[in-house]
Amino acid sequence: MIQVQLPDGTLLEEEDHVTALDVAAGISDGLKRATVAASIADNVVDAMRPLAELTDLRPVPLQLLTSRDAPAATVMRHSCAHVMARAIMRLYEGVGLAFGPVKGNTFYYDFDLATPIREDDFPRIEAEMKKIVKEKEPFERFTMNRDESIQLCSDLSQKLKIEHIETGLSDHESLSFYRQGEFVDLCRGPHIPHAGMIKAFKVLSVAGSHWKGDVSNPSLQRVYGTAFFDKKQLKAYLQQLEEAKKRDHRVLGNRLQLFTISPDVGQGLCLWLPKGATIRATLEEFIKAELLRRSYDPVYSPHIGRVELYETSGHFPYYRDSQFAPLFSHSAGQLVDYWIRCLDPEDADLTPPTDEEERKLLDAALVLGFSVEDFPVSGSANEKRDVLRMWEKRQERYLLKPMNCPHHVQMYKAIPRSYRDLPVRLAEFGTVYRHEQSGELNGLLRVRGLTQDDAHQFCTPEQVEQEFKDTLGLVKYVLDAVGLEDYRVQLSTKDPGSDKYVGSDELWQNAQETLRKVLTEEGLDYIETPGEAAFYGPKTDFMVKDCLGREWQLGTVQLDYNLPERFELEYIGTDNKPHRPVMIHRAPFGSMERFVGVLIEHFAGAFPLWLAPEQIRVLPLSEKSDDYAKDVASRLRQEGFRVGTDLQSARVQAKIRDAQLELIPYMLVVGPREAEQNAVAVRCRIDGDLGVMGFDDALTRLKKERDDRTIRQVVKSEFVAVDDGTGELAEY
RNA sequence: GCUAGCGUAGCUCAAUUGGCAGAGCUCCGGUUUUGUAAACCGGAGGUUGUGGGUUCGAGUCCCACCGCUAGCUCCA
Repeated sequence: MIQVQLPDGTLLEEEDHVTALDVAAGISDGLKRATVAASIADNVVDAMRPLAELTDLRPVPLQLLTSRDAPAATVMRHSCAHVMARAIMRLYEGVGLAFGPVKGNTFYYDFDLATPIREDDFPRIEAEMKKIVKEKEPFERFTMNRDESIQLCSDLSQKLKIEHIETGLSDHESLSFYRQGEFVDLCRGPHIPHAGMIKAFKVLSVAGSHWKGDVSNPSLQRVYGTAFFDKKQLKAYLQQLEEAKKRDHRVLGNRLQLFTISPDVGQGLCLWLPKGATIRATLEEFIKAELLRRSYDPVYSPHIGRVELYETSGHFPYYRDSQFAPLFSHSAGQLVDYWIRCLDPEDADLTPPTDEEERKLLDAALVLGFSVEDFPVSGSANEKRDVLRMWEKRQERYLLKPMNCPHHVQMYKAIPRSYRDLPVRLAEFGTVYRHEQSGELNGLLRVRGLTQDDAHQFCTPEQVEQEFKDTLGLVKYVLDAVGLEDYRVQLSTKDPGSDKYVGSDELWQNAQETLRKVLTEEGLDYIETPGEAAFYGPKTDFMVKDCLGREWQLGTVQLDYNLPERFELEYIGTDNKPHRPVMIHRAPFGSMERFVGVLIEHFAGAFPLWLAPEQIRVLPLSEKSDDYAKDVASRLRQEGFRVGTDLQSARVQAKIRDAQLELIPYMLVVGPREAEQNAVAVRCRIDGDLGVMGFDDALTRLKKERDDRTIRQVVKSEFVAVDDGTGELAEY
């Protein structure tokens, strides 16, 4: 016998092989039908497995999970992924199974399949899934040892599963499989008792992916779907998705004329239209004022810098692929540069030229005016490379700056520094250019030209902690000012297994420890992500979600022990000897582009008074009141408001409708009555008609709301489309 | 960059099997002089992303390029 304890404390005596389903059946038939999975000490498990196998705890702390419990949906969606895979295997020949986890409200399954799956095929797939669900076949779990498992996968022609057993699961003695009719899949589970519990589902999209996320691995087809316990929920979810698309910053940016991106200018290069530019400028003024209070010094630096500068910093070699090509003053520059890379054994993408190709390269270079004393035509690749490099070094080469730090470092170096000067804080809205992959570009959220609200703080090692703490405070301050509360803090640390990082382990350990300490002291809940650090140091990132639930990095604070080393930065200490400062890179907004993009979605285009491009619009009742309207507008402008007037010959209803649709915070309706008593009829975008008030009263009210930076409405995102962390666990 | 899909007026979208490119909004002109989410009439606006091809005939079919979207990969 085995003792089972239910959440309400009830103790049950059950047979040795009792399952959660049996326990449910013992309570009521209805509960048995409703039981989707079980939870034992917060572990979600199969309801159809004997409890004794699942835990050593006695009594077994059992919680039955029904469709009302959130973890149950994850189990059901994972089972639905199996159902989808089964349907696809029925419809296509030679389907190789990869992974099929749950991600938030959705699930996907990766397939190795030569025939492309198209959107047109979704109805067919869904119809087949419906058949499977209707049959209500059970999910049956069984286990095998390694050899048997490999044999089984081999019999099923599932090569990827075999590879996974041999590599990813090399430490597993026993492996579990789930069978559902003819469909058998290596899978950790858990699953729902039978397919009939999937009440509503939809195949959403198909996209490419790679086996185990590695581009050098074969590409797979990833089919996304979603599933719910009832049709209404599915419908609501799909509707919510549609709603979310309406506040997409690309849609609103176009409708509200905030920005535009023209292919004629270039991919990922955004053009700030006056209204968007006003929002940006307002934010810039806001943070400039705060930086002044925090003893930052403003600086300016040019948009280009010598390639050598970035070679010294390490950015050029490390990020070359995502930078715009260097600008050479010599016509042969690009050619020689290409040639050098061909001769570089480290460059995996390019192979050394053949003799024939090399002759052509040399001829072309000569035509372009390349000249060296004696080019080692019959020399080794290394000799040639050295000669070409010598030539290249003599040329002027510039890079569109991908980072501001090297420029700021030079500013630090321009003046001898004493410990008394530190911390030195150099701030600049620095515009940088990065050649992001075309498939990555996304409205304002991922662009090729961006302006960081950047600053570099140079301090003594002893000051790092306080400086880092103050900077976190600044990031929180700016997020607070716009009412962004729904963010996640991420501490990105070094991946101990990788060699991409610079600096000693000890330095990294100390730096990471400092960051952890300060984050904890500041009461910030954070998630540590090993391997996400910059190559020069650990960082703290503030992550927010866009309208489709995708996560983006906004503010960032990064520690850097590397650049001071590379540029040999110094300050004179109390001992009258040179010491090395520490650098902090930080950008509370991140980039103006991304921040404004996120804000557009955060406010669904309806900006609070202090940020709205047009804060107030004065609406004369008819042409008779045009002059008074102009007068009111002009007086408000004197008070620093951004004011428009609507002098169309239209009814006031139409003018109001236009202003509402343009999401203007306040409308002032003025007619003869108002003109007579120096009054305005105030209409608020949110609350509607507020009635007539004297001009001065209205002004006081508006000024207060603006100067307090009052936020009256933000969009709360309810739906979860990103990985909630439970997904990958569901798959072996 | 990769996989898949998409590209018709400034915007949102129509255009049967390949058979005369169309509507609403915006915009412009006129009438109207208006009290809290659309007054009325008229007009303009297009080499259907670009370039080739198939065809008597292409918005529609094929190829290449450009761009966009989703996902993957990348992200200083």
